[in-house]
Amino acid sequence: MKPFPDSSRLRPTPSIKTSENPRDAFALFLSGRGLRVTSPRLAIFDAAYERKDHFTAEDLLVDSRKRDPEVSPATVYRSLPILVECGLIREVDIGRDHKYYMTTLRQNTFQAQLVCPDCEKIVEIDAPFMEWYGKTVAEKNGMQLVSQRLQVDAHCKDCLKKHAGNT
Amino acid sequence: MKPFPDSSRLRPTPSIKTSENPRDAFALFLSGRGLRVTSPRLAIFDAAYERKDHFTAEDLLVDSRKRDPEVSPATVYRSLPILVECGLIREVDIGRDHKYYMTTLRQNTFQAQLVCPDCEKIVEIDAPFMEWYGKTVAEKNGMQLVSQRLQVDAHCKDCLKKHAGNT
DNA sequence: GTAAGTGCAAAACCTTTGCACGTCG
DNA sequence: CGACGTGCAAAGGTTTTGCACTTAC
Repeated sequence: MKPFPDSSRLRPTPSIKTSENPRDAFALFLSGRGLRVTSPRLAIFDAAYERKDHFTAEDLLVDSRKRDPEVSPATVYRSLPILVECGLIREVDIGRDHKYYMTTLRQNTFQAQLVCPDCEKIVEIDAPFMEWYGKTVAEKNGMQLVSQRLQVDAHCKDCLKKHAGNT
Repeated sequence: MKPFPDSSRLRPTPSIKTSENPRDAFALFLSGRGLRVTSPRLAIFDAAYERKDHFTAEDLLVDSRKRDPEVSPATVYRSLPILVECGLIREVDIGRDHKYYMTTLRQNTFQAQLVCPDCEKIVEIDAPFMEWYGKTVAEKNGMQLVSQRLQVDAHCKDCLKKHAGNT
């Protein structure tokens, strides 16, 4: 293991964890697993964390290539599960052809997705009650909660304007 | 239009609609649309309504062929949207490779899906509050509600037993 | 040096579509 | 007859995988 930078001596080594710096967290996660910290992986990570909104594997490929033109689709698809597993990105499946992803920065409560079926725009909204809901429902059925998903499909303002006269 | 059976004379002709007999409702829907009531379509309908649980397009194909061996995948895939549109079956997308469907018999409140990620078993559960939820959330964002989806993934009893010793 | 990672291209997978034939009205 | 419906087979589009080469450690 590498020694921490000087600043680390100021406090009693705060066991970096996931919080500090996502990029370091990723590198740590990798090496902790015996996985290698490679250029494509970092390019993909950086591309993902540059994104503030939802992105697809394809989006990620394009952006990764701005940093490392050699990155291939295969590597992107192989990296996504790793990023999801270490909790740095989240998969957002809205039931369309391709899956979406987004970074997990600043998300403490459960999020539902508001999706426009026309333009496929996704808005994340807090749905705190879901924390209770899923657990309760699962237990009531003798099951063990894994994850949940709450999606509301609704035409967005813009698309309502454009198609005003369709109904 | 066919005359009602004798019993219908007991009451003032109850305007068949979707309720009476699903098969007739389907036929009526078709002809009302200028679509034809064909043998494959009825075979597919019957196969669907024979099912008491969730089924895939593939399931439906197999079952349809028991009634009409000539039915092709293409026709199944072309019929499913029709059955969904006339409200006789419902699409249940649990985010897996293939979509599930089920008949809409006796479903008055919104249903959520309890899905076992291991065996892919689906349990439908009432979630009445969702009627309010989606509308509220959509309106709050100036959007027009189309549909909703609430899914809880949880290991079922059986799979918990089988994999007891995986965590 | 060795195991893991990568790019390439082909495969996989469910679903859709083009086309010529069949059939219902 | 004329439009709608059907089966067949090929196409579609995202994600996965096999393989030989490259790289991190």
